[in-house]
This record gives sequence, C-alpha cells and structure tokens, in this order.
Amino acid sequence: MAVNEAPRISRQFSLCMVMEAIVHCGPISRASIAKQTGLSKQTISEIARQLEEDGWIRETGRTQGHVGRSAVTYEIVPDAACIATVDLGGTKVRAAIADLSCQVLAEVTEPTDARGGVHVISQIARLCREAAAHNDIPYERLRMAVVGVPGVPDQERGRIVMSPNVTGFETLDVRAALAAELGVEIVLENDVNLAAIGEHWIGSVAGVDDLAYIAIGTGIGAGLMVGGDLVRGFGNAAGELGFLPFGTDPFEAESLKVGALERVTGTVGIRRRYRELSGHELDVPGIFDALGAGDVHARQVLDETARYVARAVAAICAITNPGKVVLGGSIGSRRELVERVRDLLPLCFPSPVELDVSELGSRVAIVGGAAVGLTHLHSTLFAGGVPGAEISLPPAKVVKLVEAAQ
Amino acid sequence: MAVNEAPRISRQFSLCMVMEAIVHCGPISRASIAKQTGLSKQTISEIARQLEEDGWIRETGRTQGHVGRSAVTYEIVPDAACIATVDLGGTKVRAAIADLSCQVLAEVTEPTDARGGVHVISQIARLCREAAAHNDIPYERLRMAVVGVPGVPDQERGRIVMSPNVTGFETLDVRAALAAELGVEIVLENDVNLAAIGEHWIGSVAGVDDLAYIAIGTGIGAGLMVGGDLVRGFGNAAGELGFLPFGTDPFEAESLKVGALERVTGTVGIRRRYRELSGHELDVPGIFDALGAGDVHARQVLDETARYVARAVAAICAITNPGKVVLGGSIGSRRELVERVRDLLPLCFPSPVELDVSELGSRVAIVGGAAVGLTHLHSTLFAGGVPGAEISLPPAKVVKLVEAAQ
DNA sequence: TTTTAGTTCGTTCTGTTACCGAACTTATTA
DNA sequence: TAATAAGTTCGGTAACAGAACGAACTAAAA
Repeated sequence: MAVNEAPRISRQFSLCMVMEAIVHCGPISRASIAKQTGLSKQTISEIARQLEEDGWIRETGRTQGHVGRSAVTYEIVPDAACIATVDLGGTKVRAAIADLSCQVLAEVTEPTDARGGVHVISQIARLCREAAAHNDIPYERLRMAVVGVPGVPDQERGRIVMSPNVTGFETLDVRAALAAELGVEIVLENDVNLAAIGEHWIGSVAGVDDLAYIAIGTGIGAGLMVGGDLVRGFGNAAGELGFLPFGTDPFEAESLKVGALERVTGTVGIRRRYRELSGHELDVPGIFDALGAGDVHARQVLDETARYVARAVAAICAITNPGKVVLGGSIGSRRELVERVRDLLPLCFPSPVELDVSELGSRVAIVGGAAVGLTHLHSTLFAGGVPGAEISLPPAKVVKLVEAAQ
Repeated sequence: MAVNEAPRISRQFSLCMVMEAIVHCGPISRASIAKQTGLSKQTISEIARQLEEDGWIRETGRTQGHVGRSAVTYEIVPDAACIATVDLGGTKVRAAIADLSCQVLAEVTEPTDARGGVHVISQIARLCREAAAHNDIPYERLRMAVVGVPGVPDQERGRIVMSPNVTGFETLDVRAALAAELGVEIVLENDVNLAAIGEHWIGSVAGVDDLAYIAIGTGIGAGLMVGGDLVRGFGNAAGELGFLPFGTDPFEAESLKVGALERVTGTVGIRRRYRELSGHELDVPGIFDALGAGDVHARQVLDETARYVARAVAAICAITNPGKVVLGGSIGSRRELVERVRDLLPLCFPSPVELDVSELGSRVAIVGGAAVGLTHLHSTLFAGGVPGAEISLPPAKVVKLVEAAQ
C-alpha cells in the first residue's frame, strides 16, 4: 500500500472484520480470527502484521493447554487512540475517556460554570484534559469528542437552540469553539438522544433495536431508536414529548409556547398542581416523600402524572412501536412513578408494552457519547468511508465501565 | 469469474455503480460511466461486456453531433427481469409490473373476491399474470412480488393480523400460498407503509427523508420514514394512529378496543357524530357535499375532524419530527379537510409543518410496492448481499408511470 | 474541398493489490 | 511417536488502473 493511498474496498472490509473480531473476542489468535471471518489464514496474518506495525494491536502471549500448536494471541492497544465523551447539564458537567478497546474510563465531574458561554467551553476542554491525565492517557491520543447538550444541536452552525439550562449558547458556534480548545473533531448531540444510544448499547434495552428512552425531570423528552438507528428528524427535534397535544389543551397559547404535556409533567407542572391541591409548596423530591408518608394530595398529583406519562408512552407506541420503553431522569427513574405507569399502560394501550428503568442511571449520556465516539473512531481509522464496512461495538459483558474516582 | 462463484466485494460495488449510472442516466456511454463512477475506462468496458453478455444491458446506438469520437451508448434491457406490485384493498385489488429499467407498467384492477382467503390468493396470482401478459412481458421474467395489505403482516408466519377488510387471512400463511401460486419470492407489506415509500420515491415528498403519510378513510393510519428508511417498529405496528391517546378518553374500554382517535376520525366516527348532531344519516361523501351546500352540522363535524387530524399531525411532529406530512385516503385527500388541517397546525404546534396532499393518489401503494420490489431485485441481481453495495432508484423525471388501460 | 489539429472514445499492455488453495514447517498435547 | 492445530511459503486468479496508442469524430486552416 503506497503512502497516502487508501486501500481498496476489499481491504477496508477485511480490516473492519479483523478489528471487530479482536474488539469483541480479544485476546484472540489469528487462526480463530480466520475461522470467525471466513478469510484465509494467510490474509489474516498479513492484516495482523499491518495492524501491529501501525500500533493498533499487540501480542498478549500464547495459548496453552490444548492439543495442537499453541497460538499467538492479539489484543487491541487501548490507548492507541481514544475519544472524549461529555455530558453537559444545567447543574453538572461530566467528562470521560473511552479507549480503542471500548473501555469507558473513570469520569471527572464539576458543577457547571454558571457564567455560561465561553466559560463553559473552557471548562469542558479542561475536564477532557483532566480525564485523560487522570487515566494516564497521553492527550495526543485523543481523536474526537462527543458532547451531549440539553437542547437541539444545529449541526450546520454549531449552535445549540432550545437550550434553557445553559446560558450563552444560542448564538455561539459551540462546535467551532470546542474544536479550537480541544484541537479535535467535535460532535454535538442532544443528551436524551445519547441516553437512548447508551441504553441501546449496554443498558436496559441492549439488543432491542426499536426503543424509547423517556427522560422526565425539569421537562419531558425522549430519545428514540428505530431499526437500531437514532431518530433525529428533519430539524433534529425528534422526541420533544412536551409538545404532544394532550395533557392540557394544545390550542391554548401557553401550550403553544411551553408544550401541552410539558405544562403538567415537568418539575414546574408537578409542583404547581400539588400547590393548587394542597395549599403547600414542596419540591418534587418532597412530594415523593409526602407520598411515602401517606399524603393524599401527593398521591393524587403523582397518580395524574403517571396517567400523563402512560399516555405519552402510548403515543410513542402508536407511532414508532418500540419493543421496549425505558424511563430515566430525576423524576422518571423514581420507582413510585414507574410502577404506576406500568399498571396504567394496559388500560390505555391494547398491546403489551415492556417498561423498564434506566440501568445506567446518571452515566447514561456518558455511555451514549462513548458509543457515538467509538463508532466514529472505528469508521475513521479502519473503514475509510466505505459504505457497509462497519465495526459493531462489543456487548455489555466485554465492555469495562470504570467507576468514577471519589 | 468461475461459474457459481460470487464475485469479490470490490466487483459487487463496481457492478452496482455501473448499473446505477445506466438506470439513472441511460442511454449512456462507457466513457461517461467511467467519469461518473471514477472507475477506469478499461474496468467499465469489462463490466459492460459482462452485463451485456448476461443480458442485463444492450447497445442503443452511437452519440452524434459533438467534438471527439462518437460513443456507443447502453441502456437497461427492460424485460430482462421484473417484479409484480399488488395493492390489496377491501373493495378492489390492483396489480402492475415494474421492469428492470424502473418503468411501472399499466396496471389491471378488479373488485376483491368477497369470499376472502384462498380465493383472494388465486385472484392476486391471476391478476399478476394478466398484468404481465397485458404488457407483453414473458411470465418467466417475473422474479418476485410485493403485496400491500390492509393490516399488519407477520413476516415470520406469512399471516396478516389486524386486517378487518379482507376475510380469511388471520390464520392463512398468505406468503407461502402466494409463493406457491406465483412461483416467486413474496414480500408482504402494510399498504400505508407502501404509500409512504411511494410518495418518498416519486411523489409529494420525493427527496425528503423524514416524512409521514397519513391515510384517512375507513380508519386513520400512517406510514413513516426516518432517515430515508421505513419505520416498521418492533411488531410491524408503527403508525397505528387510531390508538393515539386523545380524541376520546384512552382509558375507556371502547378506546382500548377500537382506538381513542379511531373512534372519531374514521368513516364510522364521522357518520356517527353527524347523525348525533343533525338527526340525519349521510355517508362521508354526502357529508362533504352537505358542507359545500352550507350545512352547519356538516361544517361542525368536519371542523372537529380537522382538529383531531391536526393533533395527530402534531403528535407525529413531536415524536419523529418529519420534514413533510402528506395526507391521503378517501377522506384524507379531500381538499376541504386538508385546508382546515393546514390552518389549524400553527395553532397547536410551535414549529412550521409542511402539509401536502398525496400526488400519486390511488396509485400510491402500487408505486411503493414497485420501489420495494425494484430495490430488492437490484440487490439480488447485482449486490450479492454485500452491505453498502446499493443501487438507488432513479428520480421522478426518469421514471415512467404508464397509465392504466380502460 | 482537402488536410491538419484537437478532442474524445475505446482497447491493449503491463503492473499492483488483495486474496486463497495447496503444501509444508512448526509447536504443542496425548 | 502420532495427531492436531497454528503459521508460513509458493503460485495462481480476480480486480483494478496508469500509460500508451489506435479509432472516430468535429473544427479550423489551407
């Protein structure tokens, strides 16, 4: 292969097949790779020699304790290249590094800089560097970063629209600013979308290709996947459940502004309804506590909320027919709410709907960002833009999710 | 290439690129194909020789009237292979042939055999043969058939569930029965899904990859596409808009059985509401006529219907964010309804929604079936199962839609 | 009108890349 | 030692393209 010359289509496919076998099953011998991929032993030896020479794989030792010649085994070189994954929220920002062997390393977390705008950009860049240093990864190995944001990323102009939780991003080219600070390619993605991708990879819905992840916290929104692919929509605004036309009258001006369903299912709506019913002011955790203490008003408010959520789930089921629905977010992951919704679903939707709580919890967007970044990294390094040449991410049991340090 | 030996991956890609160039731009010279595909002239000559030898393409003549050597041009041999496309409805069944050059030939139509079951199977088979004969296509050239059905196809067992319009299909392996009668591979697909695919190919939403086709007639349902792919869902039940949780109370038993929205938007619901309001019995065309004659009850019923439809559109927009929505079906294509819905949308959904009427009208499922069948045919003949090797269907201006004979 | 220059199409020759069947060597266990 | 499995070597084919050149046309000049 000449310098600067892309390999032929066939070699891109073969490279991807070999890499996928090592990512999924490493440490693995060349003869095993040949059996798994159907390529000949001599082709595998040549490809492995090239990958080893380029630094992507290395020998781990030899197999032992079986009839026949012992084999040399290979694994991915973890820090040969890596990506950063960032979860930017209104109150916290978290960053982690995912390496070439699909390990998601220990994350670092800070309160979000309340000044917004360029201050948050600097903060993100610093956290990424710290995450790399914290895990002894040379910064130069970083190839790209995926940033989950609480809003709708405008991919063309790098801005974030409809992002009430972080100030200063509506007019700033966030992507260009981050790219300048980090010196790598940046992908912006909605944080709920990343959550859906994370759960699809190694969470509650792993292996289910038609799914919905519903986040209920400040507001209500969903990340949807159909046929294993994320549903973005024409304007990157898929999953905006707050604007479903029920809960309150969708033709009212307030519904048009805030969202008919958003008015009654987010933090503000739940607190308002409890206050109107009881005459008391409580935050949402307080309302859940009052439920546990037998408060009839808390019970009524949360029963109503569950009804609205059940209807939102029914709407998604009527439209995209997911195989599984996962609830997450500070409100959505409360067991009290999930149980109510689960009981109500058979009463308002004719087909069975499998409902679950997010397994990855608060780490779900970090994991989703890792999935997006690793897929992109594999494609860049080994697929050479050839359609159909892909490396699938390994299943949960192969992936290492390193706990955050205290 | 040895007999019975699949070409290598690279040759599958090259074959698809050459075929796509000829399908889109034929008659076309080999030198032009080389320029379009980036492959060398000698490779193109070899591939064209092979395709001509195999009977897929033929010479059409030589170019004239330009500087430089005149070139030999090639086109697809139309009847080298073809597919059948069938639209099975409760009252009518239509069949047409689409050939390798992506012409959709004149269709044949009959009333659906009211006996249902195997009688309809025989009828479909006969109509396909007649469509071939009617267009002078030898039957042996037929490679597969796509059948659009008013229900949810169970792809594993070949049955049709939730199909109230045609009797006898709930327990019959429809696909096996058709395959036995026609002697070719059968694909079953929901007819509204096929409509979405048809409009996406050469209809009102050509070029838009995130779209919704809403059919309103006996009931209400949608075909959805996201990122250019059909949304089927986990149980092939995406787009069942009748079960959206508004219109009537979704927790009522009748809503659970029939669908909360279905109860008020289909033929039965519209007639019932008009009867309750006016004391008169009219069919739906009659109600639209009465609207034109100034009947206040008709106006109220249709205003309400438009409101429900607008909310259904809003629900789809909140969930999948389509770039365009198309209305079809006997009720959905009425101009009076479309105008009302178009005026109501900005009042219940904050982002602009582009709404249109189906351009292909009653032929839309036939066209969608042709798209599915031709894509499958190309893949079978030329892609050899290689992921990423694809031939895109030509745009509307290249496609010929032959009118049905009287 | 004829000749020449320029342009474009299509073929031939030769070489590289990618891959694999067959055969053989090497390195283990039973 | 025999059997088994990993890994290498040899020789061949498929696919592709650079370079070169002949073939076939138009346009301009003589």
